Amino acid sequence: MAVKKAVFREVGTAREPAVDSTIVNLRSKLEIYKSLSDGGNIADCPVRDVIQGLNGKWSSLLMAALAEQPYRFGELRRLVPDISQRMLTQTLYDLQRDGYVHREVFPTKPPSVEYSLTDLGRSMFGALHQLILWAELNHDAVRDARAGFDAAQG
Amino acid sequence: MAVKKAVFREVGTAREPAVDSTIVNLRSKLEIYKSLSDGGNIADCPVRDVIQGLNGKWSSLLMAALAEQPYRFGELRRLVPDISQRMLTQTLYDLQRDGYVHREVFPTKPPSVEYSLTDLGRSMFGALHQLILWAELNHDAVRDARAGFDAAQG
DNA sequence: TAAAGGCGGTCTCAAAAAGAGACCAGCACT
DNA sequence: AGTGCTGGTCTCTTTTTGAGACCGCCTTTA
Repeated sequence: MAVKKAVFREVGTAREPAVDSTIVNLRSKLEIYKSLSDGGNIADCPVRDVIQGLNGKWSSLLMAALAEQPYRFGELRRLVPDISQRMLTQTLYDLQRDGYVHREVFPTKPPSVEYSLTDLGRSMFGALHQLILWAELNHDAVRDARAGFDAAQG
Repeated sequence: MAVKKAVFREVGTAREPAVDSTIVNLRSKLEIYKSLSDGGNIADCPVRDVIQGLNGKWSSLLMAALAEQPYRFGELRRLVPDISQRMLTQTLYDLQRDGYVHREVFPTKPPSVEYSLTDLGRSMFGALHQLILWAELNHDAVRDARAGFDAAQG
């Protein structure tokens, strides 16, 4: 019996003309938005359906942590000290439901629970990581923009 | 007088060993998280401070639209038909404050307002776009994961 | 032997954020 | 004189988030 392999694809692994396909993708996306106003199903927009799930306050942070190594519930809690237990539970549940995170219970006493990234999660984090790197490199630029804006308009 | 040039940097334009720097970045990031529990300033974490601003329900969608071309307020409203006027105003305000979006009022009658990406916004969208592309390519995989999860656990 | 603490959560209640929809001034067109 | 378009603001309700108490079970400490 053949092993069921992952079917998701990586971004940017194939060598294609990036700029051209970018423009095409954007145009088709916006046509989808427009068609939605005529009664289409809004959940067919990947930006909403997929990225929405990563929009939570804690999702990116937990993905970044789990991308480094698997962690247990309490370890994550200590790693991100200002998350409430409630939101940690819920965020991990959502990430698990979307297929990014694997949850495994070990029959120790008391039982311990380990969270780790799935292949899909690692694939997604490859893209998310670009954004995280950008945030680190341009943190100051964003802060300057905010300061300038606040100074100008109060 | 020299023209003041943008100082932000692009991700991935320089040729560096991607995997190694990735691991280093992740480790240092997690050490920052840990040090925050000892009284550090939590806003120094770029993942929180920068990506938080993009976490809104509508930010990614509006960035994608404005990456294609500048749009006016009413045009954006029609493009994203289920956004409320209130959230459109507020999200554009936030994006403008963070330096991604430029707002320009034209003295027509009635006055019209055009929103466009700044250089910083285009730079950031370069990274965000990776995530959007991933979402498009892997939309089905995520949907399958959700369906399987819901079927298993109700 | 009793008390305290780690484990991974759930439950309740208050605060913050988002959504729905009315309303606004100014001008053009009919 | 009425309607519509411009880009919003204001209020009210619903949803989401946050703070923190509580839970049973087990181990360690005093």
